[in-house]
Amino acid sequence: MITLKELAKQLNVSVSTVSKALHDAKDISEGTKKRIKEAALLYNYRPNKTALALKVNKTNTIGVIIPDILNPFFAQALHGIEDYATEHNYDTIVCVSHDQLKKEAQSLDLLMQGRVDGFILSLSSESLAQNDFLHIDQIALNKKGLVLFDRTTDQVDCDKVVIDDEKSVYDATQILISKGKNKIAFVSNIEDLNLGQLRKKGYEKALSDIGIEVNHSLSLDLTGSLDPHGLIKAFLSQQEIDGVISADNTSSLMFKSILKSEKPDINSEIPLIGFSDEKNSLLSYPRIDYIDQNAMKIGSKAAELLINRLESKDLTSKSITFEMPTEIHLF
Amino acid sequence: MITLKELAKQLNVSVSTVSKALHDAKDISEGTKKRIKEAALLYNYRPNKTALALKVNKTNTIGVIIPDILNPFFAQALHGIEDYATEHNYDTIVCVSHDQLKKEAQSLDLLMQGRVDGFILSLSSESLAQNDFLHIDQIALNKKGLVLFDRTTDQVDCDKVVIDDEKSVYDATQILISKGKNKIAFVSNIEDLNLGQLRKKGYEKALSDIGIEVNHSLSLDLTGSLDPHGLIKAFLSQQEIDGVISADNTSSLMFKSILKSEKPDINSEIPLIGFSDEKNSLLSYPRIDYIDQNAMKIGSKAAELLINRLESKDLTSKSITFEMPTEIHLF
DNA sequence: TTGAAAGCGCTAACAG
DNA sequence: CTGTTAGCGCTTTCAA
Repeated sequence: MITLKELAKQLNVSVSTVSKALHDAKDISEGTKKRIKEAALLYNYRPNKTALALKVNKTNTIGVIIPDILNPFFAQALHGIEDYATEHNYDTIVCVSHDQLKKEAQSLDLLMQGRVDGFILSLSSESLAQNDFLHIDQIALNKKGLVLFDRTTDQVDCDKVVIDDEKSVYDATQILISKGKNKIAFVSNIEDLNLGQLRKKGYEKALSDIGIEVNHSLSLDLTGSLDPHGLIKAFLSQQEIDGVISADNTSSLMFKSILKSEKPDINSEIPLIGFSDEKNSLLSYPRIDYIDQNAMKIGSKAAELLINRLESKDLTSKSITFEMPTEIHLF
Repeated sequence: MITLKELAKQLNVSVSTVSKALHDAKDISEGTKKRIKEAALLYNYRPNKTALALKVNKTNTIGVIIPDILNPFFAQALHGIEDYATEHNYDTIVCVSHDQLKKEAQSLDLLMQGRVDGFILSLSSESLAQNDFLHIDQIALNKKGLVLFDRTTDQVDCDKVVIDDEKSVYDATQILISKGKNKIAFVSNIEDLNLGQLRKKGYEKALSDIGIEVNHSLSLDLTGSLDPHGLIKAFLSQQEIDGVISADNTSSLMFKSILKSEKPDINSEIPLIGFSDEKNSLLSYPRIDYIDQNAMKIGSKAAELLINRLESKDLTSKSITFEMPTEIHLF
């Protein structure tokens, strides 16, 4: 990788002349500009990003910290972030917190040291559970940008991208009710998360609003279970249900698959609506009706908010919370 | 973020003294060392990584380019890379090629500019299809490390991490044969990839080795189809089968789900073995028998190979190809 | 035992 | 129109 200096020597001009020529400064003659540009092309010159970052105190890199990359939601969100960032000439450094407060703080610390201009992050369940966000405050203290998405908290003031978890599920539940269902089960693999609670609340609210009493034994919690299949089978043998709302992709697919096996006769009369996405809903046949959170759009929106702040150098004006609309897909 | 200079001023010593004290140089008195270290702690001083990178010409960052992050295999591999790298004090910059040669080359170019010490990459299907690896050669020219994994090519000489695709499927097919199956179907969603072909070959070889004639109408190719469900249904209505080998996670889940719906009576007598992983195999009930490629281990192995090279500064000694053993999990 | 100075690759203010 | 110079934050000779 040739440097400015070497290029300058080759051409018998000064380093600054080369730099300016390549930046199309108006005080360089067309002739030299042309000469320099051609040489740069020939030698395949690329400005060294590290040097640039040091010089202008801008890395053009955003740090992304997510709890779990194996979760399709986060993988998709990351995809959205990556796309938008690349498009706008930013790199993305990714760290995974494994839902641990400590790892989250470490990653933050690691990236803080002149590596990134700002952060996009979704909080670990541990930080959320312990209500501990001191490490997050570091970000503002160091004048870095911050956007939270999906797993957020009121305790931190910054731009956010969220969905209306409660309402999404409320609407989905209403759809089942409108089909005459009144023994609707609720399955969840994320009861430990705030948004898992919100989703459950949406389900319960939809029921009570219409005058159906909430039957808690129709709620099935798979969170952290080592034998989710067993739990679901036991549930099906004990409960009579005529519809299902699921809080996440995993429980949607599992529940549907077991339902098909255990109750093949009535399976087709038991509609299920769960959180999922285009690709995952296709993994089950007939494909699963789903609430799409638009994970990719959430990611790119988060990147957009962050990059806007960074480019306008306005890290302090009033925070925005963007609520991404969800879509219910029925087949 | 306080700098060395500022810290030095606070303490009324020179910048170099602070630097040396923090590095425990032997020529600084214990007293000043202590004083300086305490101050550094107090002010929460962190060396600026960008400056360091520029100074020592080492970024401690590896660039990862994968074709698709929504594919669980790559998400897991990335996970493995990320874990190992973080553990060894390296950051990871991720780019997604979307299986396009152009994006792959762009990302490479982007990261080359002093951002990373080396690359871990899995080739885009386009590069593979066009047999075009000129952009990859850039890496060696710029004296950066390179490890290829999963989607590799003989055309590039570097460390690699692969699995024996053909043998894995061969073994899985043999298992079905040993159960007395002789009308075994082969489903694939990755026929466009070299390794998809290898997997198919493993299936066919196992059959012919045992003296079963390969029936091409038992091979179902879903690659790129807009209506995979339709294809599978049509297939099931036309073919009589007594076992299934699947080349990837998506087709495993889809096929099994449709089989259960369309042929509920014989479903349980038709074993399926497909590529998958612990988590995904659980999405179907009964859980799917699967070939585990150990994606996470592949990722961490790739990171290990790269970091070893980087740390030993030995980019040129003979290339290693590591073959990760696969495991067949039956339930 | 400590400090001054050079230099990594680059930009930009200022001088010529 | 072109060049000189300083400096981003750091490490590392070399000198004091």
